[in-house]
Amino acid sequence: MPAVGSPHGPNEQAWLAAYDPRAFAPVAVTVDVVALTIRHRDDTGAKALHVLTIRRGGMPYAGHLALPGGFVRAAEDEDLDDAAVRELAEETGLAAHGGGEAGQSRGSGSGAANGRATAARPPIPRLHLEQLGTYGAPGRDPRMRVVSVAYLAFAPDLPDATAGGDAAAASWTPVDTLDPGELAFDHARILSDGLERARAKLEYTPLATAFTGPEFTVTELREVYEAVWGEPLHPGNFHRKVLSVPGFVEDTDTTTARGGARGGRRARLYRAGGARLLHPALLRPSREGNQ
Amino acid sequence: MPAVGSPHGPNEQAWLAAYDPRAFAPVAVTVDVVALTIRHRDDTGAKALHVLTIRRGGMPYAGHLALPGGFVRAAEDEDLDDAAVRELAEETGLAAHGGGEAGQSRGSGSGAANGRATAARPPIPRLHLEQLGTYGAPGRDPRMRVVSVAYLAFAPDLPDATAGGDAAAASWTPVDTLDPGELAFDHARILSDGLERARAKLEYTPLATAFTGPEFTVTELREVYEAVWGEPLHPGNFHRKVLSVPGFVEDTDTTTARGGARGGRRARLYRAGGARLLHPALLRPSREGNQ
DNA sequence: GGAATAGTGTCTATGAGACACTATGAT
DNA sequence: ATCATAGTGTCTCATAGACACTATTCC
Repeated sequence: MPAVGSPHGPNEQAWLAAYDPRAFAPVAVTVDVVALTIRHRDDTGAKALHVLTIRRGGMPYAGHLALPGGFVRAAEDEDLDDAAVRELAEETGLAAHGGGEAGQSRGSGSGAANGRATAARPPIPRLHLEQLGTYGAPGRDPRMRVVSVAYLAFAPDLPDATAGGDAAAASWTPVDTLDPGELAFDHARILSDGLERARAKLEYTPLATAFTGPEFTVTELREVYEAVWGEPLHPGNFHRKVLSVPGFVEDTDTTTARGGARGGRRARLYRAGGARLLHPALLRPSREGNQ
Repeated sequence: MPAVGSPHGPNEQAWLAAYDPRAFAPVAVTVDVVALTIRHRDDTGAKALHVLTIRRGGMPYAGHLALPGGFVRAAEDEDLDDAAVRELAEETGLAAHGGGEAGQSRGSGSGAANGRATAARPPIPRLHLEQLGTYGAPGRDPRMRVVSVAYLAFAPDLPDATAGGDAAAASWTPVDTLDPGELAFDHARILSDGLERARAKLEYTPLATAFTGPEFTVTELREVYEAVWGEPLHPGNFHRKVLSVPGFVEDTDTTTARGGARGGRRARLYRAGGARLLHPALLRPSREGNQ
């Protein structure tokens, strides 16, 4: 962050009073989190993209699903990123150690920089978090004016969510079986924006590795792409492509302990490389013609 | 926007009171706008990317430059997008008709959809506006907790900005001669994020046409890219490339009235085509290696 | 005519994708 | 042996960029 001149002038009292509380209407600021992970479906067992949802108990939208979220603790000088991590930790029941986190701590930027906010740090290990957008249409919450800063989170397969202090039933829902009409407030729109962002980011960033363990096979990486994009990829071409992008993955010189359950060669293990941008990108198939 | 079930339950009074004002600390919500345009430099006359800035009169940061912005009029149920347009109109002195605007009116989404919010509509014709990100670090404004939703605006060459009601001196500043240290608050960071977003969006969207008039030559379009990316492009290859991307530009079957001032062929005129995404994209040169 | 600007032809290198093939391991 | 999974070879087509060239217009 660039240096900025001192904000303090000679007559401190004069400008400290410059914001007359009557000059603006205060609003409530919340964070909502679109938390995505890859896990096995409960029914078929196939790997699929899941989103963390909570079942609302109270009005409004009682009984509807919603994204985890809550008020920013402004009185405690909580940063927006920190609030997102806290909500996520509370909702998943994952170690609510109130640690600071999320990359470019101060700015709460748009996340375009992909600042590897992730790293390895409890409460939630290997979490990638980035700001998605802010939703503040009047009337989006019938109770009062609420401006919500939405976050997008990627995590490797997490344990089953257990309701935290909010006593709401949190669970992982496959995104492709989720009826948008079941979501409260404007959360269907937020989820839709989050999914599109996730799909796009897999193309030009190594973010797929945020969904895997620290070491992974090319096949596991492909399964991430297939789950997020929702379409099968050619294994052979994918393999060669991934290895050809500089800095995407790094060989560990080890292999899996055994081949597939029903036979098959052992797979080489890789870890995430140093690249923050994929060059050339892995473009989604489909969407041929212009849109 | 997907249909959402009715928020209203049987006992309306009960949940309308559910948000106890003591349960959260209200914060001030503002919008800041990174308004970009291409215009001729005052000194050399060359085309360059300019950003709209205001010179701050009062404390804090008196005398510093800042991005135009101000409070969201929450008491009047003003949407975030509307607030951005209003601030921009006020600051540029451009027809402060308080019109509603900005694409996906309600949602205030992240703008990734590139909803052609632009179109032709006063107050500011051919304006493209999208949300950039939200900046809410505690302490970013020394007076109080302020969460600022930043917007990115692209417009064709606008008239000289005249200070609006805020009595601040608004002016267009070339981005490459702007000292980041001169900017107030965290506006250097916001500007930097906005510039990166603009540069990236030129690659895969037809947004460059938002900087031109309704009809333009391929050379004018190239000058937009050169100004935003800050590097020269090969005229011949750029020409062929632009015409080869389906839906980018559309031939008007007319040409400029005359060739260049010192000779030269007349250029064919184009208008923006229907594509919202460029396929294949126009990738920036430079940045060879990864990272 | 000469210079400037618009626009095209052509060659090369690279990457994406189709498809067939080899390599290794579980049963 | 047979099947499943990992990984490679090779061909074709599309595209990016270098470079040279033609076309048109102003002076």
